[in-house]
Amino acid sequence: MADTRWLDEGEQRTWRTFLAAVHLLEGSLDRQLRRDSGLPHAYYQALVALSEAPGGALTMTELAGRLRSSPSRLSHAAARLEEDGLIHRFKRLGDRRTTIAELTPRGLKVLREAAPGHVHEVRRVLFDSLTQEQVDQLRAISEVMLGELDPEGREPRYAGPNGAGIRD
Amino acid sequence: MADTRWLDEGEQRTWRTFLAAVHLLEGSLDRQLRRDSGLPHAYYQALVALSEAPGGALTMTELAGRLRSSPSRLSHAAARLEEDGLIHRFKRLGDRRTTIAELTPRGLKVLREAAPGHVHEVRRVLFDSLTQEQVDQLRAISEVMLGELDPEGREPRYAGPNGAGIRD
DNA sequence: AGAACACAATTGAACTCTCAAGTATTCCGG
DNA sequence: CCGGAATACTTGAGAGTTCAATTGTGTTCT
Repeated sequence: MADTRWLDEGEQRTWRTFLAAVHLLEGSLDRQLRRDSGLPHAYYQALVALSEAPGGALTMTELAGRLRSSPSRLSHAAARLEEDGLIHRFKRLGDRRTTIAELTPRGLKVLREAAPGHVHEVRRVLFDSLTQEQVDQLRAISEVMLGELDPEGREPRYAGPNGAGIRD
Repeated sequence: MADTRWLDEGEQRTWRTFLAAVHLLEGSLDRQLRRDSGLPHAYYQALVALSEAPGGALTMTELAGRLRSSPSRLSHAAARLEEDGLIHRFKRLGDRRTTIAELTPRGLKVLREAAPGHVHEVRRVLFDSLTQEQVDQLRAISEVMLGELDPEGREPRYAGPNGAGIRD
């Protein structure tokens, strides 16, 4: 790190614009979800992940992997979601260290009601303004980033064409 | 919002990959900065913005605008930065409601020491793996998002080629 | 001048996230 | 089958962010 290669003009513009855009985008999504459903975006994502799992249930560790969340963060989140009755945690017989988180009917209902507004917002702030080409570019770029940041490729799977879950 | 246009397969993949990448990217930057400089990324950005302003000073409102931060957030941040002696707040004579935040020598020193490691990290997680073409695409995409999210176009200026500030 | 309004910034409470530790359970080599 | 290592998860403290409310100051209109 002796000699630093600073960002050139173009990189700098890209970086700052990107940072600003992402910052506003996250704020926008979070505000919409909180306002309309009382859920932070991160918690919404947890419900989505559960809804897509067979039986609406996942191990805490599996769920953390899908969300790329630390165990601790997920634990706190699950505590809150459970308190609100949106999920339910229990242990499987024969395995006393693993905890299963399961979407409750109420959680599914809340998710179903939240989804349309959320998707609408995602379209508004992102897809509505991008060309099809740009969407593809963004995917390619995101995949590169992800490859760098998550080399293990933790849970790169998505619901199939007829995935049972709630979309987002 | 009667009928929801869900994300199609391609959009969904893009969206989720993007979310994951951004989430990890932010975590990575924040961790690096905190570890090496004791500064969260958001606070680092505040110091950068000040360093680029003439005299290393800006109104709280101007600074908030550049960072696209709420007044409240900035106020809390400034309180912490001031306590650490990295900035100094004062009022101009003749205007008793505006507060000026000014980078202290110590703040500038901390920023100078933090910058190389941060830029290195930004390269590592982003620019090193992207082609020049992708960098340009990402800029264009980010500009579109920003246009949607910040129509006013709050402070779209960047330091010129020889900007006096610290790069990031 | 005075009232209403807009603007600049701060405050405090609630909430979420992170990090470091801690508890409990299961796995595995010798 | 025993003891150390790895795994699964939780907990608590500390920090940052958000929202709503508040304070104080400038502006404007009549």
